[in-house]
Amino acid sequence: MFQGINDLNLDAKGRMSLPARYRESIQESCDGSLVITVDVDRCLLIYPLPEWEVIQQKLMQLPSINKQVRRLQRLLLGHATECDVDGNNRILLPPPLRNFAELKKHAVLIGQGNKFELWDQDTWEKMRERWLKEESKLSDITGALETLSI
Amino acid sequence: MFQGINDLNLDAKGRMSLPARYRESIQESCDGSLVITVDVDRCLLIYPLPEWEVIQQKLMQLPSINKQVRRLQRLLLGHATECDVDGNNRILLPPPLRNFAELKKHAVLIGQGNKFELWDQDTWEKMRERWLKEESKLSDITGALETLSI
DNA sequence: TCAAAAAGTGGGAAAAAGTGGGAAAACATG
DNA sequence: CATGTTTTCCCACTTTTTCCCACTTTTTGA
Repeated sequence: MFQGINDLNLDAKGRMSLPARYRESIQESCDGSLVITVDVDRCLLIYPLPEWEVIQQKLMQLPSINKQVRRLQRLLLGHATECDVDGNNRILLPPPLRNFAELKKHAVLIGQGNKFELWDQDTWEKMRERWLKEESKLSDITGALETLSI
Repeated sequence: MFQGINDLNLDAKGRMSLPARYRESIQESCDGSLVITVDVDRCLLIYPLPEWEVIQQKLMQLPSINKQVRRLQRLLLGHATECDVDGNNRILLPPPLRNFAELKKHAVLIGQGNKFELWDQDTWEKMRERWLKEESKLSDITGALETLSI
């Protein structure tokens, strides 16, 4: 279970040091084997390998003749890259993924339960502002959220 | 099982170096025998020979009296070309296929489970932008996707 | 407040991957 | 059959990646 927000830096080679607080749980959930893929909101998703394999199975069982399925497979499967944690507790972000999320030096890593999300810092802050505005405009909650108490 | 994205270059002779990370699994799944054909979205599909044979069987069993079937058979069967991996881990893309996908120097190879897709880089980036827009417009997912949790 | 430990960062050297090109073989053409 | 062209195969060079070491900064706890 990952949660929390972390500011962190990518170095010149595109490496990123994982926050020490997650080290143990990453070690035990996947022995340092992570899978990184993309999200439609232009951030990266980082899964422990076993978690990813569940999603991968689901994706591959869908009928690839369907346009929408095909699109999702191209985005998620198509970008999914295994990245191992190195001896210094860092992972190297592959250039195509780094470019996709427009990651520069300053990034934000947020825990999201079974996975992490990694955002470029500027993008993250802009998006967060936008979400806050939109929430305050919505007078009422609909659908799946109706019964949520926080 | 292929997944992940790779930026790569075709040389002047139309050869393409396969990413080292796939070398072993290509070796064991088909001993370097690949079959390349075309996709309706103007990219190329690259199958390990045994995988292709399954697809080929399915295609040939469909009723060719049906227009849509006939069209698919002409495209897929009609363009399928066997290409072997050479001693330097490269494959030579036949000119007709290269032209079909409008492949220039910069290309993108993505893993799609049982096969790869090969795109011209510009085409890939344009298409991906379009898919992202469409995904974010969908307020709700329909059909087989509604139970997918990622 | 200071020292020790842990975390984070930078960079260099060895290994691997990728690239270009030339010679030999195969093929086609007159 | 001879000649010119294309294709295949292999060698050698360049670039990238990986792995590891060492330094700096931050955190911890006495």
